[in-house]
Amino acid sequence: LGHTTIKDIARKLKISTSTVSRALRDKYDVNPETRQRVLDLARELNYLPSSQALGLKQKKTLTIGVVVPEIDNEFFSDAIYGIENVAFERDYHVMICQTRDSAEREERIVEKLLTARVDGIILSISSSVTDVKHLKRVMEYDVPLVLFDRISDAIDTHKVLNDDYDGALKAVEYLVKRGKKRIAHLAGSLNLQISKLRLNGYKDALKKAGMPINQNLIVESGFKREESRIAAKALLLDQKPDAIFCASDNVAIGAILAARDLGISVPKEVAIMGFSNLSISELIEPPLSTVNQPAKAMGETSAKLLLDIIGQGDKIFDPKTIVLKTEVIPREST
Amino acid sequence: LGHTTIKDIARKLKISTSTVSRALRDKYDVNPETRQRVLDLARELNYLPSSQALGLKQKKTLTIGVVVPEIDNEFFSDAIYGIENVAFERDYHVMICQTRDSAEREERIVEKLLTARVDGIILSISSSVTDVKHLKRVMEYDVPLVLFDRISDAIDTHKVLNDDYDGALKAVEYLVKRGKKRIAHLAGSLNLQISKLRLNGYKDALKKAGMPINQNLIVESGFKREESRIAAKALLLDQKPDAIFCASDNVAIGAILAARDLGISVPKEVAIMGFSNLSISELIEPPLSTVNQPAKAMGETSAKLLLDIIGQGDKIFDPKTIVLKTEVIPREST
DNA sequence: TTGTAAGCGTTATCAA
DNA sequence: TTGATAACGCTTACAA
Repeated sequence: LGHTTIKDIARKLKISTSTVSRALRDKYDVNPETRQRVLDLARELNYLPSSQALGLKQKKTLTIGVVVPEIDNEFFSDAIYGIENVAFERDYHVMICQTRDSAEREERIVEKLLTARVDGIILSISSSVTDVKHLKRVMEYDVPLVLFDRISDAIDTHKVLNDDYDGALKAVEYLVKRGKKRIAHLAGSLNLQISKLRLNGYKDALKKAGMPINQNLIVESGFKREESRIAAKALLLDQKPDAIFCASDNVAIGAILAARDLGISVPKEVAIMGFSNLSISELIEPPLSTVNQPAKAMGETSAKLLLDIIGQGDKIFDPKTIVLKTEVIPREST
Repeated sequence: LGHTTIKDIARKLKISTSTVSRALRDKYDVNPETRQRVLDLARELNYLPSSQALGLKQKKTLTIGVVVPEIDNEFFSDAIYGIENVAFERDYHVMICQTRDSAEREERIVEKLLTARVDGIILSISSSVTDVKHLKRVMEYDVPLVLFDRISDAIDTHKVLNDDYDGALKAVEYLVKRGKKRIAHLAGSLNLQISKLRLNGYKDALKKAGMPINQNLIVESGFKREESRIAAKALLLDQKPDAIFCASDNVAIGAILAARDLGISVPKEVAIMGFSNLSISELIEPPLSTVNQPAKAMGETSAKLLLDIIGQGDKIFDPKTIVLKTEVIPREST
């Protein structure tokens, strides 16, 4: 019953716990016979070491925390996929946590991870977060922190990003080239860095094309599907755009649903383009053009960066920002 | 630098660690002044207790492990949502783990959770698992285990289920009523209990309707989208079914994609119905009928059951099986 | 009200 | 090659 300990093994074998420990770790000089007896009994008793005791002793947990707004989201689950691949290789365990875009939960989760003494944290900031004191706290503890995608310039740590500005620029240029005249923008949450950059890309693309920037065509929609659906519905009714550039996959889905609600055909009457990973766009007829984000690569890059920092121990690193390329994927058949 | 401990506080305040501990836990008699000084310093030093030390001492981690085949899946992420709600309320932390349907990963993860000394585990078995010895191990350790949805009859523990048989029966009856004559079944992985039950429901519905059971119309497709797409393509070409009942959401999506690949219109030429949570079906035009699973409720039920068992301590429970109702949601406009 | 000391499971240092 | 022992951070009898 309960968990077998090294002590149980020592007692039954009438040897000391240190010998058992040594035999189990297969690293020190131990009489081969003794080792075998220990190994056999350990197997028989279903021995599993306690990572708590180990962590306590060695000040390492071989665990990293990953904090994302939501796991049921193509972009983040791809990123997690990438993170897990790298971690798995290096024998690190990944604790996946979702904040559901709540600042309160994000704080609670970060605290929990700190309490669990994870060796490092990879995090994408919730859109409702306005104060990053919980992240500064992580840094005060000297727990390596890598932010990805949804970052903040209020904190000076390692970051892994898309070229958001450039992606948005190219997306809107693409729409312009297809002859769109009233290109709207559903901007997500503008307290996020990525949203601001994407908005800037949108604006600059219009400027370059000599088109006016119409504030009525720019709407801060939030990142949730239903929020965006409502925002998009109002936008479509009031402004009759012939294209909408959306700040994320879910925003784009919200916009598609809104168009359907109103009987407006996509992309014939209104083109919808998202900053996105929409493999889901495959399910939509006809498929949409998107700006694809290298989600998996972002995850891998973040994890490698974090684990390298952890591996280096106390050596101090200058915060590093890595920018990954996005790519416009045209999908219209016409 | 690093983490502040109770010792640091004690040293600076020139008091004993026990007093600090007592002050922090706000439970024993401590001089209010002393307590205040401790609290203040703790805040100043950013003190956070070590859950490792705590867990070691009290043999409790206030953490449960949740193991699912994939997190990027409407059904499982809804279930996780339900689990988190219940856990959050009771101040439990949830470690989310995905196996990606790999038996090897499932074993590794379970071992990791045991090693982390989680207080209990909620798990949905990967479709590639054939041997449940890792689950028996969990039970040997007296770590409470609740299986949900993808269960196995090879292990006698607590279980939370859909009425899979009944749901399948009703789904196929619905298709029969709509005049379908060649109803096929994409069965997922038949080494899973749920798949067998759904297959039985399918067969019995046909029998009741006096329709023949044609083995060529039953295909073990696996649970992945792309696997199912390939299986469905072959099925559609060879057998020309006028309806397909699918064992899950992703199987249904695979079937839809296959139909599109072949230029077969859904649901006009072939109706596709999934055992599912497809809120995604909202995105598909026209929307599909489904058998809806109460995913969130399954999560909540599993978590409540598990936490109740944990709460009861050593008291021994008879393994309990809870069955939740599914529901056919007709969505065809015609 | 506070301090001392033992113990949770493990490893590392030092002696034997 | 093995065994005592201390230590990791924390709680809790027990003693003061």
